[in-house]
Amino acid sequence: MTNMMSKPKVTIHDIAERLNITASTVSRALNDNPRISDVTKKAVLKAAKQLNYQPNNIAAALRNGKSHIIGVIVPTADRTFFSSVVRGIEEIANKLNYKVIICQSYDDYEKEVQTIDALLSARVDGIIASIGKNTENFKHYKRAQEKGVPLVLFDRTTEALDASQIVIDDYFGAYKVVEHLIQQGCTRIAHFTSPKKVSVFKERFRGYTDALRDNNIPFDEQLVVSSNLQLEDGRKSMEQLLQLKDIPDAVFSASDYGAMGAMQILKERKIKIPEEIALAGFSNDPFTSFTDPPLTSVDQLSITMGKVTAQIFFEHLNSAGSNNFSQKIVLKPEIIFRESTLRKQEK
Amino acid sequence: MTNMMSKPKVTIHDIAERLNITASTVSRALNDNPRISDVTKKAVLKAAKQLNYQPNNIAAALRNGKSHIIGVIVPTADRTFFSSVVRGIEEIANKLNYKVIICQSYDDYEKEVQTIDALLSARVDGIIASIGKNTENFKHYKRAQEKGVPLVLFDRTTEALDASQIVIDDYFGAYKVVEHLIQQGCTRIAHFTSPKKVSVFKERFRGYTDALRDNNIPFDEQLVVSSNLQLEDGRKSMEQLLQLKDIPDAVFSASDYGAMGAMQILKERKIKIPEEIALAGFSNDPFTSFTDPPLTSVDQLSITMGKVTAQIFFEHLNSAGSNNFSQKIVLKPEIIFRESTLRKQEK
DNA sequence: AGTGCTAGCGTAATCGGTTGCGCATTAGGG
DNA sequence: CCCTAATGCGCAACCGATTACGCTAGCACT
Repeated sequence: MTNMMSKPKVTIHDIAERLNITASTVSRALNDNPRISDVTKKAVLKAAKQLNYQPNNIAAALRNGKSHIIGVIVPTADRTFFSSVVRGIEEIANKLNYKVIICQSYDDYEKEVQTIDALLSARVDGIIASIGKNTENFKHYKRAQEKGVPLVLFDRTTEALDASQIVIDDYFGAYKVVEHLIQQGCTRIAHFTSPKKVSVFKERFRGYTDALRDNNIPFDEQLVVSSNLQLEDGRKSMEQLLQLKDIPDAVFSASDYGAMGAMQILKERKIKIPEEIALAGFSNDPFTSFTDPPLTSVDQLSITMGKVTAQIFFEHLNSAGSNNFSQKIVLKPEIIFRESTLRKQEK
Repeated sequence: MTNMMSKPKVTIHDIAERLNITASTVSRALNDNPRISDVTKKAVLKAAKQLNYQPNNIAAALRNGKSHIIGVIVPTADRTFFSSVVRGIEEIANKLNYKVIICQSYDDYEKEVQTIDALLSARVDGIIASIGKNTENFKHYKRAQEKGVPLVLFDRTTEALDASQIVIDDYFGAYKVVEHLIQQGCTRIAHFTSPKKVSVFKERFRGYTDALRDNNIPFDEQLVVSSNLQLEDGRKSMEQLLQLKDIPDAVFSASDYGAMGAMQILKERKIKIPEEIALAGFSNDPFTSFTDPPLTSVDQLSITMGKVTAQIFFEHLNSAGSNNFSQKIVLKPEIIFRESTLRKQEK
């Protein structure tokens, strides 16, 4: 119950006054400048502690133009994949004494533009972003780059920007899943995809078609259903497939939620998984291991992606000015085989 | 590629120079000060656009001591509950033109202390936190309060601090779940709890025992299993219960993961859920709706909690100085009834 | 003694806005 | 026509830390 409204506002000047030196000496002492004697340094540290001094990063940031804050933009933070990537980024950033501002675009273009603006005004030292689904114009990102703010993209990236990007090999993941389904004896494999222009879905689709082709399985347009890939979409898409004369014997969904929707329909119709229809998703969301049967999926190595992204980002940050070319890093995803696709007895 | 290293650094002085006015006028014009004529305001806005001016919040923050940034500390951002709360907070904060710095303590006391320090140095306008599991000393939070930085706690709170807190009624949630189990005909109801000193588990335990007592069901110590409540713990706890002479006919786990572990064991043993043993969890993690059978759980209204927390926080922020008492807000959780406990036919 | 170094610290400008105060100019009122 | 009151904007201090530059004292060396 002491008076909480006390705001001491202790500055380096207060420390200086108390020690009969100047603020510049205090500043140097606090920054461990070699030109300051150890005696003085210790006195400063001691006085700082006594006065309960709290450095003001804002003043420092204004002076040297570095805020030591980096902005991270994700479509949404409450999806496991993104929050795990953020976790990876934070881990690296914190080690380097940087703080992270997390912003969500909610896949809304306007919000994304505003966010970039807010980050630039906040004078972040750089931006790490995963582009919103509906974003097709990248001027706001370019504006940031023109102002000298490093930009690194992950997962949802674009070739329209000259920025380093870290993605997983969606093509590879999809190809391997479909190949696996074929090995399990499936021959009519459906695919849930998204009409969005986001490259990840195009890549997964390409992996799907290539795996079919390489295994001499004809591509059937009827087996490809396009939607927003949420749970409800998965349900509808599955129902649509079940109305075909010749129903599929496997479904590879480009999202776990889509696969989950399909699973619900199949179970309601008492269709056996994987015996009658095998099911695979993409992302390895935590829930996939808890479904019945557990869902085969593609793990995106989210934490690793976060760490790698942060590393690349700081490389750019530290080599600002020197010839620093954009690079594209592709991580190989890992297929998690679970019962929803295991027709043959293992071992 | 054009030269990316150009950093124009346009300031209000540049705008002022171009219009033959002073920086103060530009500043006022940009802030829509009534003492500036519309003609001048429009000219300033136009020039600002032409010069591609980007306001520097750091300078403004230094001058008026408000950074318009609030710090949020959570144990971990990749758990659905916390990331949803953060989402709620962000929604409100962004509307009020505040940005949010998210920090994770990883339930590590040292990290928590450092984080508070970093946030104070970053001169955040306030802090919203959920306390780490291992934190038993709250000096760091008190330090923040003493410096006049508003503090609001949610979910993992403490009475040791004079701060507003937003929690859910764990007692109520647990009581209602157990009551529901009894209504479904269960008479030997087991409980998974945690030995941690976190109050939420104690409250859930209290709700459990009270519901039993109020329904004249004897409390049996053997039916209470204490663990860390993760998936593996749930499995072990369930196995332990199944070795009793008189096995339970229901399990109420204080966490969803614990319940999921139990479900796995029951399914492996071909024990029917809910007919032989009913199962309920706590938190309503997204996966609970995808299990088979879907798991009854207690929804913690995470997004609501985030919004309410933010509202309370901003109330404190805006009434800084005036007599502003700490309040404790208790949200009623919502029981989500699913098939894992529904023995009787509904309708 | 004179010269050159270096260690150790001070001076003052600077980062980019913000704002209390003050000064003109014009409008309005008597 | 004089006086008061707005209106519109400039002046300059200020927020707190950083840093280029410079000054002084002390020591070594010739």
